[in-house]
Amino acid sequence: MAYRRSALMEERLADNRDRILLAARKLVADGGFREAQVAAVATAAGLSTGTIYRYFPSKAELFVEVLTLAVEQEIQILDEIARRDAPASERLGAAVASFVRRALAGPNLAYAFIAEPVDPEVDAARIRCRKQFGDVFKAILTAGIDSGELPAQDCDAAAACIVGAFTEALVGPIGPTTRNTRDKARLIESIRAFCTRAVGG
Amino acid sequence: MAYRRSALMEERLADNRDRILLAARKLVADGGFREAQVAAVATAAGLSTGTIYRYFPSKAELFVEVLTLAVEQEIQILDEIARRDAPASERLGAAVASFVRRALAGPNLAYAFIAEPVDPEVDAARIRCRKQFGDVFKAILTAGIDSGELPAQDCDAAAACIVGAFTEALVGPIGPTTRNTRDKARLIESIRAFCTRAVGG
DNA sequence: AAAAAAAGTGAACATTAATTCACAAAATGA
DNA sequence: TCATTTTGTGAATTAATGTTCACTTTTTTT
Repeated sequence: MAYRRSALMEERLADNRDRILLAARKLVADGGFREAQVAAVATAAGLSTGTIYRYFPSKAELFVEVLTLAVEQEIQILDEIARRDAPASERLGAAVASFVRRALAGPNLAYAFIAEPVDPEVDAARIRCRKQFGDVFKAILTAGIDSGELPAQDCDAAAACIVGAFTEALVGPIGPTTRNTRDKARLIESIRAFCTRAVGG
Repeated sequence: MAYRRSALMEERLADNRDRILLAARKLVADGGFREAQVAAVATAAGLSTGTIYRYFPSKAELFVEVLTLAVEQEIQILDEIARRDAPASERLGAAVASFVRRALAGPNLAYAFIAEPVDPEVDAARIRCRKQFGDVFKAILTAGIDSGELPAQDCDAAAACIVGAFTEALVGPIGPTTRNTRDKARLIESIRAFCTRAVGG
């Protein structure tokens, strides 16, 4: 009496779900969240918009799953490296390089972790601003290298790393929850120490 | 014949413009771009939505100016530090600490530089994901410190810095423009070197 | 004080995109 | 094959916001 899904049907459903996730992932990787409307995902997956909602309760939950899956995969790779039998700094370098290599390799979700928000115009301004910050640090670095105080290094990359490091440390680890003065001072010192060590000072 | 604005009027207009910019800035600082609708800015500035458009051609241009002003101010401070007469690594540390200190101090635009996009739900997932990456690096760090290979340090902060550093370096400096293999390899190596030096390896 | 110009208003409009839903197509069991 | 259930559809609905504009108020000039 009751309707039972055949194995074939079951498979097709799972297939559709995978196709939706894959299409969504590709759209974000290619054009960022802004390009990833539900209708676009549907088209890319060869389905109709309504069908998306048979598989996911909302756009938000769909993309939460997209992110989660991508990260799980990434974490698995990094974890493997972290468990190797080698000096800590070597494993750390290998993990970083591994991530960056894959991100540079091709269509990737790097954007999703950085995020491009709001308006393209405003976003462009945001990028310019970060670049400006980077330029300040780059200037210090080149001067330090010229004078022989700092070891030779890729100043563009280092400057970007510095900006990324302290901004992430500001909103990343525990977020911008209010901290007491003691904690704040410690955090400032930690970040400062990290950045100066990083440039070989 | 022609209408001439009195000095008082001129001043009031400039005042309104400033109030709009200030209100917009505060809204972004407090609640991110998501909270900063034109209507909200108008209310916060004590004006009507229509009036906003007498001062700014569009929401985007308003916020571009908000960002630009905030950054100009910040850059000025950093530049002053960068020009000091001191070792490069000291100036670098001072500049980083200066930025972070101000960002932690109170209502700030730190978010605007990191950006919170799309949905709160998806954004929450994004934060969790970055945290996960951080945890991998944190694990390596704590192990390295335990074994005496790495110097003692704030592992939470360092892990966040590492994640921030390589993500920023990926999309920050020149953006994700396609690079040739040689450049990619160099970038990977630069980032790897930066991160390993930073943890004292 | 009256006329002219500018500034301010906020409801109405336009746009964009997520979500729904009445219906069509396909699958299942009898 | 027929009745039933599930799945698929995409146009219509909803919701949130940026933007406009006919109108009011204020300011300036004569």
